[in-house]
Amino acid sequence: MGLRTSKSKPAVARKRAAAGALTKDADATRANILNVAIQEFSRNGLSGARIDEIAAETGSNKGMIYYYFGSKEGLYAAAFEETCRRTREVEVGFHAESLPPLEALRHLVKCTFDYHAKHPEFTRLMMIENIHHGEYIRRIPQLQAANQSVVERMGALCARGIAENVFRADLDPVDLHTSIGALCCSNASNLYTESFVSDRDFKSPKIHAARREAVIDMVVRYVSVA
Amino acid sequence: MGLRTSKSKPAVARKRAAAGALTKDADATRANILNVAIQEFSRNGLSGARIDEIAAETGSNKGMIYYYFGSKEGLYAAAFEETCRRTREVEVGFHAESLPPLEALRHLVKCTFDYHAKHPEFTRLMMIENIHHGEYIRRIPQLQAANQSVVERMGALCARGIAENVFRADLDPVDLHTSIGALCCSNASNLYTESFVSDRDFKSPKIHAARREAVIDMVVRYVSVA
Amino acid sequence: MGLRTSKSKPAVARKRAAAGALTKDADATRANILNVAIQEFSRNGLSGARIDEIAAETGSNKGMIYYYFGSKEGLYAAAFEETCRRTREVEVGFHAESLPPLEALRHLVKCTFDYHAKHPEFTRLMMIENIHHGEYIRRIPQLQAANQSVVERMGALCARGIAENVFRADLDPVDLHTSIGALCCSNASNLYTESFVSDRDFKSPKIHAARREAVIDMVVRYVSVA
Amino acid sequence: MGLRTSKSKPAVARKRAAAGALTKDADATRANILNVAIQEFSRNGLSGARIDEIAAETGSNKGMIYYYFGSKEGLYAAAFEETCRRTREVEVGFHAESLPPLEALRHLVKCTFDYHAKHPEFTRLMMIENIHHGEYIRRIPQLQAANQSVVERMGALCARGIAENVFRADLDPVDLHTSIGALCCSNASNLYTESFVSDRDFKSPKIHAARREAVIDMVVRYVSVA
DNA sequence: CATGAATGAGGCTTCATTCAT
DNA sequence: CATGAATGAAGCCTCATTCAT
Repeated sequence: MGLRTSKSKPAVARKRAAAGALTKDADATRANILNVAIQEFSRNGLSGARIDEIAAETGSNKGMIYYYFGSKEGLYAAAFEETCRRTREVEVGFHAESLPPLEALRHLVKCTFDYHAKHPEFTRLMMIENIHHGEYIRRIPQLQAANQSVVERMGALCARGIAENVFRADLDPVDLHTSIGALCCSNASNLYTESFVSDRDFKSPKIHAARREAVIDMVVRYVSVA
Repeated sequence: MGLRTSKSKPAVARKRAAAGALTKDADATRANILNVAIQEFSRNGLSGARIDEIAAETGSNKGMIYYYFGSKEGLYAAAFEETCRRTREVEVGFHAESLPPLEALRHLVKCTFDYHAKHPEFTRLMMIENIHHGEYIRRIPQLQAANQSVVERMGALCARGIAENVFRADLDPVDLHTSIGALCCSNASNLYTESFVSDRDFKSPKIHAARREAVIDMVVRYVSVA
Repeated sequence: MGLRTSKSKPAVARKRAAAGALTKDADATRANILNVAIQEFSRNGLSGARIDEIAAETGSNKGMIYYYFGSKEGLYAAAFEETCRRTREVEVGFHAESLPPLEALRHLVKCTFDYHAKHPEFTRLMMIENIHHGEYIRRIPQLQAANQSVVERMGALCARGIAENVFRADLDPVDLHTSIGALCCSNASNLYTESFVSDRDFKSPKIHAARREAVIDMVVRYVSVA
Repeated sequence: MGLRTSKSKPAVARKRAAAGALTKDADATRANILNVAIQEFSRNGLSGARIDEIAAETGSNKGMIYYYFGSKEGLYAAAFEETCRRTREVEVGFHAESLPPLEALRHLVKCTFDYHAKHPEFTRLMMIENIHHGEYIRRIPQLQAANQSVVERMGALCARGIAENVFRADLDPVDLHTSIGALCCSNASNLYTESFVSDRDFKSPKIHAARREAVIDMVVRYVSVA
């Protein structure tokens, strides 16, 4: 599945790779930049992030960023793509087939909820991407295919649940997927305003767990047969 | 940094307003800037928005922005506050008491869902505010009080539903409020990425309505007695 | 001697004066602006001073400044002129003729020294004027004449001292005047750097008095017959 | 606000300098900016100087100024410090020990007097610094130490003069130093107003020399035994 | 590949000045 | 005369990007 940015490896890197030389360093540099960029962009957004800041935290210099990613926009796109890729890896690693449908669903919601809490950079980059009208997500190669497989797995789960008479028959997998996403993501994306509005600190483990239970509960009641 | 509330209009303007005079010009200018700013900031974020752009669309000049709002940040804070205020006005105008509990809840969810769709600037500014760690929402005077009254009305609605044996007894109003917010907001905030991921155009009236029904359904199932 | 700025009274003021109406207020406004301006310009220089600041401290508004003084530069010129005029009044009020020459000289130096200490706005405006290459002092009407009379009085004092055999015969009044000015002014103009460099707080009464004595001593030794 | 000493050159430049390498380009650029800044600030003051002007005269661009000096204020501080440093170098180069006390003193006064005439940028920056209440001189590292050594040398000279019975016994070296400074500096700092007031062109070589003689004479008479 | 230096367009803000009432 | 509002030129500073070595 090895996703790469739209920009293929720089010429020199290719040469070295061909020569069997220290490609390791170059890749490490690139990966390092990417990690720093993910943090910076998720913290400050596309326009708010600073190339200087990223370069400084990288330990190297701005030249490297332009060498590997071409432009600030290119770096943002790569950072966003990488974040999506990592999420997908987790999704792929999630095997619902071995559990009974309701258990599987509970587990799925729980993991999704926690993923957002543990990976604010993902949630935030997704928000930022929406601020930018989803301009960059569309350019990620193979993402649509990956998403389809996620939906398909949700469909399979629903089918299993319906067959076992645990889920109600008129469930729409896409809709369910969307609702789970909304409930799980929101707690992370609206963290600050919601904490203020409802006067609850959603970062505290206790309240986090309670909220997670409420979300699981909501989803379970939604799918269950009356 | 100094956040200025909408009250920080120039001294004389305040005097005039207090005297009940017309103050058409000054107030109109200020309001115009604010409206343009809401659009610009919601479109591009705090760092992405351009003072020049706002001034140009205002028809007046940059000086006026600083005259009335002190800084870009002050303008953003005022724009965000104004957007929150408008939302609150709608909330206040919503009277659930005259309807049976379940009807009232359905209506509430429907309106909330539609409000986000009709007011993307609100949803987006809320996202942007979260990107900024809720730095500005905390400074809005009386917002916390307003929020409390919203939660209280939700509590009253729940109590009524429980008393009438329509809602299950262990409902948490805050939690319910949060869930409704998550489900309704998400459709607007994650509009672009969700449309891409699920391959559904949530802007189309049909899909919008369907999604709204699903959300209402989810909430109703959540509160209903088994 | 009534010095006025190069700009004569505004048209309306003249009308009122002719009508015998409340010229008092207008003059008071003008005088007030001037006083505030003297402070502001002496504190911050011509480019450093702010019309807004002056207007605010005046209690009125910027319009008045432009009405009475035409421009920032005009206000600076008027403020500087007024400061010079006040100094001259003190000089005129100083009658050396009644004292023996050495006493008179001591007194003159002492007063000059103290004047600078008590009127930092004068000393500072003089520095600022020098920063501006003396562009405005040249435009003050009748100032040259006034200065000549000062020099003449110094000449008379010298003549008297020489005639009485107390001052040495080859004294140059202009030179003496310049030296006194240098020694007295410097303590005020170089106040901050000198205090730092010599590690003495020239603002403290004790050190002020000691320095004054040293200056008087220097002048006296300079003029005295060997 | 952060005042940057001349040492705050970019990290790598420092490294190179430490390694004894050439660093021609960077150092030259920085030095060039500093020289231009000294001229501009001494001509127009801190608020009167224009970054654009400095950049233009530099031949490079505004970015470099901020790259090397961080801010307009930082550049001013560096320019002022550099001017002080140059003066100190001259002072250090002045060896009075080889001359008889009175000769040494005459020489010292003469040089000081001429230094101000030849380096109006120093005199003017010192005035400007006083306008700013000596805010920046205090931050110059090691300046106080340097000043102490100057005062000490003056003390040594006085001691020598007293020992040789040429100077009167009750001389205060600090006071003498201050007086010399006042008399020498004033001719440069009050150049324009004094020239106007006394109607003498102190820039003309003849009058300059005459004034210098008068100053030397005054100092000599001040220190000499009766 | 790496790095410090350089560039220049454009961003935010200030401020002297003018206008309308 | 007075005042708040408006104007626009210009000031300081940032920042993505490129260059030379």
